[in-house]
Amino acid sequence: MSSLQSILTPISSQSNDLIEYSSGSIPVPSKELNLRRTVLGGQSFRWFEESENEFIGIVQHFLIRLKHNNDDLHYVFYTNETFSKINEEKVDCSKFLENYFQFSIRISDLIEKWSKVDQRFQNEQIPSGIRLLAQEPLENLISFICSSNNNVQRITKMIQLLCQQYGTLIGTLNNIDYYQFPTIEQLDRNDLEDNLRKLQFGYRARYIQHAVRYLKNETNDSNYFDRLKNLSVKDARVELRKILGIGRKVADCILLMSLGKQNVVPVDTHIHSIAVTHYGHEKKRQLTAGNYDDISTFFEQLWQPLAGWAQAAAFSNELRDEKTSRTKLNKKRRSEEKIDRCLSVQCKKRQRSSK
DNA sequence: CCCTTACCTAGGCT
DNA sequence: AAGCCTAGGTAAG
Repeated sequence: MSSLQSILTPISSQSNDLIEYSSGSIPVPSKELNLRRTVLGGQSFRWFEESENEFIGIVQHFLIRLKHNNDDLHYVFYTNETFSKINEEKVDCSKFLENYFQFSIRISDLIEKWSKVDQRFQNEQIPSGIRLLAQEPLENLISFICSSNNNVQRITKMIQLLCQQYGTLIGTLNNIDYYQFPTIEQLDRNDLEDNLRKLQFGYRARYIQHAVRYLKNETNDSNYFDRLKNLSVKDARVELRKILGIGRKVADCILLMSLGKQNVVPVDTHIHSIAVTHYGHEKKRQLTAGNYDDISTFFEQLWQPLAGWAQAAAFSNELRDEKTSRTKLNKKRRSEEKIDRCLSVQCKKRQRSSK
């Protein structure tokens, strides 16, 4: 029995063909990783806190459980038999996490640099350990189309529904089904928009349908996202903004979080207000294009060359914690019932059409 | 360029 | 209790 088995809570049930793929631990000093804020802070919407300080998330075809204590990041990877048969070569899960969390970048070095030019990084006014995750571009793009006029909780729910509806099942753990993020092909359906509207995506349903169509056509020639990675930030941003529903801010999030442009500073309402209250920017009623550019450029130059990492830390500090009230839980339940009805209708439809 | 307005939805507040 | 506001914005005029 490995040591992490005793550290992570035992699994009550496994079913389907879910298998434990790999487990181990990586030495990570606590200053280098604030796991909760990194995975739940609104970068990715695929992580959940399953118990105190224990997190479970889906990355590509892996279900990953993580716990960080005593300067060690303990992990267990799960996947299904189908995947492990298809890919004979064993994935090095430590390397996988090192890549996902970008551990080659040392936050303490960054904070030392930022502190010299920015007082707010001294005295821990901005917390240490917020890392930028290296995410999958498609998932990142769709997720941030969903983020407009929205909150982390609802975005998480929407992405979960999207994966349930269109993604491939990885397996079941503790009676919960986990799905991969769908591929373009899985999303490319005529009724995508209608269906997403039923799932309460609102006006974002149209944007997603459009984005899928666009990417389907774009990726025919070569790999669209790889092409963007090799463009300059400016050019890649222009490309991304051709997609309906992707404006400057969402484009910048994608550039930063999944296309490796780590000096980009997305300016949202929080960063905007930080710029006004702490860095002497003029207060404007709303974020205009010119204003956005001023603020973004200001921070890029102040925090370079990894300004996006500083932004992630500063942003995380502004997000307020969730409170759970009774009314909130009731509303949540009603909403879930509504979605359940919708799902069961679709389930019946599928059964009929498969006969 | 800047400014408005509409857009879906859920949760919190009054 | 119904109505307003906001939540990591964007498009269209």
